[in-house]
Amino acid sequence: MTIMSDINLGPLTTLTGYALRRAQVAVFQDFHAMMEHEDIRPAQFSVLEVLKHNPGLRQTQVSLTLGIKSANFVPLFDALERRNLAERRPIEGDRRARGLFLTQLGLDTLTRLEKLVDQHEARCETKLGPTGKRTLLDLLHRLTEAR
Amino acid sequence: MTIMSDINLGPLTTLTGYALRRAQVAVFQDFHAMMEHEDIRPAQFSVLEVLKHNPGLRQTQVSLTLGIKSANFVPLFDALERRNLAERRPIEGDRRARGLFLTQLGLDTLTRLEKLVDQHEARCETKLGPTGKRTLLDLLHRLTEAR
DNA sequence: TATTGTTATACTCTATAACTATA
DNA sequence: TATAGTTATAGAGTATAACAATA
Repeated sequence: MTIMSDINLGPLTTLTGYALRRAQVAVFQDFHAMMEHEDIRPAQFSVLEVLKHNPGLRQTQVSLTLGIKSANFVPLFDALERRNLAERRPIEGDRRARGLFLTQLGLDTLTRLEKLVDQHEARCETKLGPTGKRTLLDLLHRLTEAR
Repeated sequence: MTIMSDINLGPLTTLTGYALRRAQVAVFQDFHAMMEHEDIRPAQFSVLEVLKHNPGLRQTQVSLTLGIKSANFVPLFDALERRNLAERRPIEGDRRARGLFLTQLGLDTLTRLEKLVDQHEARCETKLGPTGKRTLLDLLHRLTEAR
């Protein structure tokens, strides 16, 4: 039980990157707590969602979209395939590439995951207030977009 | 040269955690590019700032404040000490604990780093607009604070 | 020659358990 | 018994280079 000490953070208090990191860690901890017994990580969830909404994409397209290096995407997707949540299928006309799809189990699982994520997201919205989340997303997009 | 494809991100488009992660990565990349030839990482910078504003803190206090596990703090601080940027000193009255301080070189270095960080932060502010940054910090704090 | 996917590998970050020396 | 710091270690996450198969 530590007394809340008045430690001076100096310029960190107004440093965008520092605030971003702390908030991201906090939000991801909540996500992780929610997904723990489903054993799904944020990156895996994002891949499943992309495949649900864009079945048949190539690995390069998915990994580029999500900012995952193709070399790192391979073991990530291998794990999903091993669990029979998603699969690689041959593509007509290009025997180098593979199309990525959810399996039926993957789709069913994702439906269950989305309910959990909705609860997780609701907790964020509670903290941010009704208009706060919209504002936050807008500001974050400005930081993410190149230029 | 890839054509910008219209890939559907589904619920990720309004997922706070996803937007947070992408923004944090973008901001940290800019920080890293700025600090590359100084060879200082975000966590190291934050430790140096805390020591500058709170000389003599114990390791536990610093690591707890910054959300770094004490076991991971040791090699982090070892590196700073090896480079003669900071040092551990004995504490009167408790021979288990050590007080942490910047060296003169550490203080001089930090002064130089702060100028770089100011430029980095200015780029963030440009993207966020004058009131945007203040709003963003407020919203991020709401996510970070427990409750 | 260029592209898709892959392997191997290394480095950072983070997490846990167990230890020491002191209190 | 509890605390401050430390060690060892394992697991993620991320980065680069090089390769095979195919275009």
